[in-house]
Amino acid sequence: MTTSAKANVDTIQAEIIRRICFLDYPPGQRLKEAALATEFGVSRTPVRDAISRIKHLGLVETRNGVGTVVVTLTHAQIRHVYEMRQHLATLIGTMSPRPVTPGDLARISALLDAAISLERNFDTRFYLELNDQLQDLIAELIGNPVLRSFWRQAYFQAASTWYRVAALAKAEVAAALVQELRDLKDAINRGDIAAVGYVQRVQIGYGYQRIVHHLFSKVD
Amino acid sequence: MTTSAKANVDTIQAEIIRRICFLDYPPGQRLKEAALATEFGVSRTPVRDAISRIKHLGLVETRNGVGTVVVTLTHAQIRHVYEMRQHLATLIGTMSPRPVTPGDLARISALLDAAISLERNFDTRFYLELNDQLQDLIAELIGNPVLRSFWRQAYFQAASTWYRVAALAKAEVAAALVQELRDLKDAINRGDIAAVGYVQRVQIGYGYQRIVHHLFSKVD
DNA sequence: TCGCCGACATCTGTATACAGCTTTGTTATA
DNA sequence: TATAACAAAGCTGTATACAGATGTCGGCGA
Repeated sequence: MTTSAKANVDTIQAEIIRRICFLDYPPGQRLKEAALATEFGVSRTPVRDAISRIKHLGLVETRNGVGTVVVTLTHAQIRHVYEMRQHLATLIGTMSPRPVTPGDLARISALLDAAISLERNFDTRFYLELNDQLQDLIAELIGNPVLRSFWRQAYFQAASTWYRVAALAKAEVAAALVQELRDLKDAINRGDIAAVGYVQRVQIGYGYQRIVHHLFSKVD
Repeated sequence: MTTSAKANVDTIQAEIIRRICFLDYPPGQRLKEAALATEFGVSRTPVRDAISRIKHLGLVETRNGVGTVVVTLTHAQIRHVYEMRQHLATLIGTMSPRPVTPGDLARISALLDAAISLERNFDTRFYLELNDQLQDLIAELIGNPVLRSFWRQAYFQAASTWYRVAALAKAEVAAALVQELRDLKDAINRGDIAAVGYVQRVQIGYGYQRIVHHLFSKVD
């Protein structure tokens, strides 16, 4: 999958983050600057820049002479991320949210329709895309740019683990997504951003329970 | 102030952030990669790396052909940062804090003594150093690494504005620091990290009021 | 067969050269 | 004198070459 057009640093960063979140680069995967540079059609410099920032987000670690590896989160770290995400969720509604527009409602409706079709015919990749779009929509509803940044960061850290569960418990996560989107559509329809936050908080809690059940309970 | 020893990227990043927070690089200041490279005794590459990450933290902006400038926060942005910091403060105690050690108490006591001496003989630079050390201590009390990271980020964004007020209202901020440290020492003495968070929340509120009073009320 | 050691391959970290963009000072013209 | 065009300097963005570090694999000896 070689991108023909020359990409800039931000594009490269976003794409690598996306691949980590979507498990195209699973934990332990080694990223090679030279290979990425070739793929994106640039030199190693902008790739290094992008990786350097991703490293600072805590998604990868680089060791000299070895390469850059996608971090494997410990159970405790995953718990910490989810704990934080729950608290951030409740702040979404309380901290100067942006007013709801008709476009928001249209987007959430489209996502709900897509999720319902997903329930009948599950596709992991499509589930990831849907969630990604939903996270983007919610982030945009956050009026405080500082909170929005933190929300995104925490999402990046949680995503890969979350999506690992999705591949294991397909029907379960599809049903949960439909329910979540129904609740969110209702909340957005009323212009009640605080309710959006509470729905998120609850769903994050469910998500963590699924992680514990499907990943942590397994014997290593 | 030329650092004789060769510095690595992390050192350079921390030093530049420090200079921005301490207003050695005030808002609008232009940072030149070449000059910094010379000063730190390295090439432009690691300096660029450091600046790239600082840029991603929102402390500076880079324009091609012009340079990297320290951002000037708008009133709204400052309010957003302080709002976020207040909420994060309350989370300090609730999210799995690390147990208090005798070393913590010794450090807070030393800071209190220093603050008391500062009240009699104010020195802006010394005030900054004291606050910086206090922020470090509090960050270390946070058990959740995600929250700790967010706490630090928000501090970096708030610091320069906060310290701009310190130069204007010396007696006022010195007295507030003494009071804050007395409360914190008391809380830490009881091992009550939740109280530490509440003290922080209150003090952040006071700090924002001082900013509004001393900076925003002025006619531009 | 197991353990140790050394050469090799490979990857990141850094330095440096060059290209592209922006600003600014200067000069010519109305 | 004012203004517009132009040239030059300076900065960041990128490419590339080299140095340093680490994993890997084969051979040797006990």
